[in-house]
Amino acid sequence: MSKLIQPPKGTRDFLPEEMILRRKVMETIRECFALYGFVEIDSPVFEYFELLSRKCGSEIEKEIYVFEDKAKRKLGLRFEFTSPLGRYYATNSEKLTKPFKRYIIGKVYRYENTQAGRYREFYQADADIVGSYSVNVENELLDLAVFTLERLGMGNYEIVINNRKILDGIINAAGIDESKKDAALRALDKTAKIGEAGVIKEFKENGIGEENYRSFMRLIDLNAESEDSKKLTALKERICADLKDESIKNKANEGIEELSAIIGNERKAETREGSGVIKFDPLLVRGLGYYTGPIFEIKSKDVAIGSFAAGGRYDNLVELYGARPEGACGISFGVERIIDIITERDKDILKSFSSPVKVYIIYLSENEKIFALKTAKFFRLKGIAVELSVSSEHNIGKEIKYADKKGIEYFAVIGEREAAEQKLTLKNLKTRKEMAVSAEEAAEAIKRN
RNA sequence: GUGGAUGUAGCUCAGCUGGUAGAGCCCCGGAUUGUGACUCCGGUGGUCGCAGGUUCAAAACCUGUCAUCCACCCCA
Repeated sequence: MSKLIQPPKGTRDFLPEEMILRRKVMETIRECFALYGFVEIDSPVFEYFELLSRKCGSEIEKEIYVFEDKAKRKLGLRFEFTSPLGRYYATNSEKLTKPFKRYIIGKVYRYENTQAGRYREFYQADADIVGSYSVNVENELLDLAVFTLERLGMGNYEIVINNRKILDGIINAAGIDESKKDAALRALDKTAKIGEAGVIKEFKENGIGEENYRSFMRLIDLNAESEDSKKLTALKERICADLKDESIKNKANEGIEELSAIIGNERKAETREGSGVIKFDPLLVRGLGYYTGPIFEIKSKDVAIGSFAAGGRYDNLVELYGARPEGACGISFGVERIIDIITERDKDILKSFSSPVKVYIIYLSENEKIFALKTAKFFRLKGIAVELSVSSEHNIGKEIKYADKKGIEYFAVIGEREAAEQKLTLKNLKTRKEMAVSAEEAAEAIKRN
């Protein structure tokens, strides 16, 4: 295919049949968000570059699409919804009722190399609550996540949680310098991928000793068989023993309390159906620079595509944009990945959707045209989607093929005979049966089906 | 940004050690002028991703480039 008729790298065209699934997924997410009391907002696709790049971390900053407008303003396309939310909240703070629960579904942009499940233009669906420091927010968001994923039919997945406050505590207890924290966390996050030796190597490259790694791992070496609540208790005892700095110790304990509350809530709530299980993972880090408390990621166990939803607490981020400091926490669903997982799990799903058009109407000569137009309008007023033939050939054979190919179930013919009796020949293309009925009767038959 | 694989018709792919392209499906027309899924007949469609180079001759070999996929990096 020549370059000019290909969509730009990392972007895609969607066929009508693909759009049915995409719309369904997004509508389901929208409904679930609304059922949990979130209200929809919108904000610009581009913002000032400086605003987007604030506190997002250098890796992400490289991925921002930057451009200048004609007045030389430096702008960037949003790469997620959290910093735009900070700006939005600061701008509209006085008009918003707090805690502010909002959702947004829209396109975001990242200049990065493409791969399966990784695009340069993609949809995210974001639910956030600004204005509360309570761990109830995390519980509500995770409950919302499970509810939504069940409705979407996501199969088996796993929710992994950790807490930045705990990580900070362990880092400190392991004797890792504050300035090297980020490098250490990044390496530790990769443990499952690169193994112990790999992490130690990265530690050394960043001037962190192997003994620091060993003590970090000793601290989180928890009985794999025990329940998460017991792991957290054990971790708490160790941190209390090892941490000398009171404020760091308090923070870490706070983090442990928060996770205990989240896990305790999960065990009490009966909304969890078992396919989605919350698991504590002390090695979960998450890249974005603004997280301050609990963090979480959701991964499919059926399809290897990375995490398809993630989020966490980012207290006081809104302060960066000039609002009063507020607690805030949010979750983001990767719509493309969710769709990829659904289609991977059910490869024929696109074929299973029936056409939104219920009846295809043709007339056989110009004499019946007005009657056909009136009939079409009649159906439409009844809420039945109709496609009226635009062909001037009036060839029944061709038209049936067309309607059948488009998956339209009913085919209505209006010819001389029908017009004379003010009726139509209604044919069910699946059962191949046809009958002569009035428009009224036809509408009833279609609605009944 | 780094490394690897791939790129031939709308789709899935074949094309040998270089001799200027083929199948199946799809699409279109007809057999069948008020009735589609099967069948039969016929037909459209490709500067072989793009640009250079080597050669009498390149889809094939070389270089560059673009895109897709995979692995890093990072992430939804």
